[in-house]
Amino acid sequence: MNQRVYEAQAEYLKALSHPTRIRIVNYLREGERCVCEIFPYLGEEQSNVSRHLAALKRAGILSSRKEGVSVYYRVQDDNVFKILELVLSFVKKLVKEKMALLT
Amino acid sequence: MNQRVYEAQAEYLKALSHPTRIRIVNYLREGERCVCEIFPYLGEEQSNVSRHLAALKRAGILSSRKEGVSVYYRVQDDNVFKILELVLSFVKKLVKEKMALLT
DNA sequence: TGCTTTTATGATTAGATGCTCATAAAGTAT
DNA sequence: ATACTTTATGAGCATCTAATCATAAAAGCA
Repeated sequence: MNQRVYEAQAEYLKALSHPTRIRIVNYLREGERCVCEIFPYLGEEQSNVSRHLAALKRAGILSSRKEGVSVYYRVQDDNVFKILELVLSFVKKLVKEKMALLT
Repeated sequence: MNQRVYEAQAEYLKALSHPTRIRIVNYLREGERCVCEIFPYLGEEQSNVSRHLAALKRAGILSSRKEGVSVYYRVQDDNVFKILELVLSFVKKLVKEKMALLT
């Protein structure tokens, strides 16, 4: 496979690899939300959240639409949920294995 | 969901989010390989590859066994292949969409 | 028009990451 | 014991990332 493909995969994964950005994607599971809803939910600074949203959009994970002064973000492709679920199951498995080592 | 879970997911994704590390995982698809096979295949410096392997092992994605002076690495959990396939299909879709915009 | 709300972005800073070179550590062979 | 092979790691460095504060830009409201 091509080096460009690996780079594109890495970029996508990088965009997802931050707790706040994962929380954003999960929050948008039920539908679009404007920034003014997202950042209080996360309990993070508005400017910080805006940058995280921009990163997810740049990667193609989110898209946005403007309505008046508000900007609504939504998940662009449902693949991301499958990916996060697989990662979640892996992480849970790791925890179980660590627990097992303690017994 | 718990903040710790998001952090664990992020760590896992971070470990995967580098072209060289993705190439390593793909290379190990067919079975274990020692470092002395992996780094020439990648065309990267031995010390560099060793660090990437350590990162993947730390995340629980790879495991290793020592045989004489050699260290053999292998993929610890097949979930990683599913994840990379989903990411690949997403990336391919993005490219198609970009192509479509040019016509 | 002037004020307020909503979002994005410039500047700064602290810390993390990735690469390279050199070398250490461990095992094997002569 | 010495030399060689294989892997890991310390040091140094350049670059990237994330967070914060301040502020700009755009839209709506009084």
